[in-house]
Amino acid sequence: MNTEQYRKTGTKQKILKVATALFSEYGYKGTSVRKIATEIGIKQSALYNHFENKESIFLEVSKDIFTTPFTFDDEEIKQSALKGKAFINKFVLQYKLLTFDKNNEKMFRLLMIELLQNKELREQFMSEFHDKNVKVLAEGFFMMMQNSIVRSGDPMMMAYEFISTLFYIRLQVTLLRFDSKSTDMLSTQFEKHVDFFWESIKL
Amino acid sequence: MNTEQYRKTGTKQKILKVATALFSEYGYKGTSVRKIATEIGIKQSALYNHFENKESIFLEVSKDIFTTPFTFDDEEIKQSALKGKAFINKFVLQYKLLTFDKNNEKMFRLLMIELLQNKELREQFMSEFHDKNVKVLAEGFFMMMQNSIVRSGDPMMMAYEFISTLFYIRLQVTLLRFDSKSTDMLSTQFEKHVDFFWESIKL
DNA sequence: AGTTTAAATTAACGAGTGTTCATATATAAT
DNA sequence: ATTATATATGAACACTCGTTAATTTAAACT
Repeated sequence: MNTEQYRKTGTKQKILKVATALFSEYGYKGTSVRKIATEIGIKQSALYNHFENKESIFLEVSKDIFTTPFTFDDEEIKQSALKGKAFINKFVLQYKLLTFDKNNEKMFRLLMIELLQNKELREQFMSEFHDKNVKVLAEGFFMMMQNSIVRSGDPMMMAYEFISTLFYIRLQVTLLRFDSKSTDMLSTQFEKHVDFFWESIKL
Repeated sequence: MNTEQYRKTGTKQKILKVATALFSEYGYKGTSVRKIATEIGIKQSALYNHFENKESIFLEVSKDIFTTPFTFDDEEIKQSALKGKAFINKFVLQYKLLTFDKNNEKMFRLLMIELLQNKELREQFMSEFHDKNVKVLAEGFFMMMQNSIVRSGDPMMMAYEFISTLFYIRLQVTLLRFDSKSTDMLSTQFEKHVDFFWESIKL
């Protein structure tokens, strides 16, 4: 173990990659350890050299669900919020990129598949997926209200309204792409949403 | 077979009832025919006197997912839409009742659990859950636009914006109730949504 | 009464599941 | 070259799954 304690086979990474794809397609129960193993060309017993059991594989995979690189620090919010529509435009752009990003798409599918089967996921969904984003947006809206850029009201409520539609679009996109259907009708939905919403709140 | 071809045991109904509860809690794969059988006090083989196989039980159960009694005929829409906010208030009231109705709650959970595992459900979700409701709402908004009650725009788009938040609230409520958590914070969210939205579109 | 028919039980099947363990192979360190 | 270590294999385990078959029980009809 001079440099790394792992031989260069990288089997563990392969397992995680394949498991991610399978879990996000067939769910936890729909994915067998045999399937994971054969997919990467080894026997199922070899998996247990890298992971304690099936669940620990899932846990490691599902860790990445909420590692969304949403880059918004407080200072940036204050700066950006004063620009009004550009602020929410920026937010939605990031959201859209995540929606159509291959890895994030898998993670979102996995989240949706296991949401009602996994209590921890539900709680993370509420905190990481909802509260966190609402907070960021609400801060922006609060700034706008103070500067009379948008109509006054409850910033949290405004953020809730805004984000709920984003989620809904993302869900629809995910469902369509799951069946390899076209998302043309929804590709501009994000922008339409920004326009509609801005028209609803601007002063 | 003088009156009915079934003896009065009513086992078939019991199966459907128990299966509904289990499917909506643990999903299709998480529910075994043995569990369904023992839950109603019979052996698993007895199930096959009433249903061909497990899937046919699920199909019969899932039939009820989209039998939502959303009572809105065309004439009623035209009448009601002229009243503006009262129209969307009425719509949301029905939506809220469904959200907190015990049977509909189970059906919604079942829908969410199997959404990514069942292609037919996805298509029904799009048509019955989305398109149908968007259409009803869009008709109402169109009437309002023609009578200068709300600002003009794409009625379908407006309906999409409106319904996406309803869905999001419903999802959150369902998740909270799944863990027997309080939904106090969300109980007035439906009404808040109506207020916010009406403020956004009224003229 | 006896006959028919529906619905239940008992038992077993083949297949798939996650996991374990003894063994073999191959790479790295001494 | 020898030892040590990491990783792979083959085989088996106990278990659960959906489904089928033969048989028994019980109710309904004639």
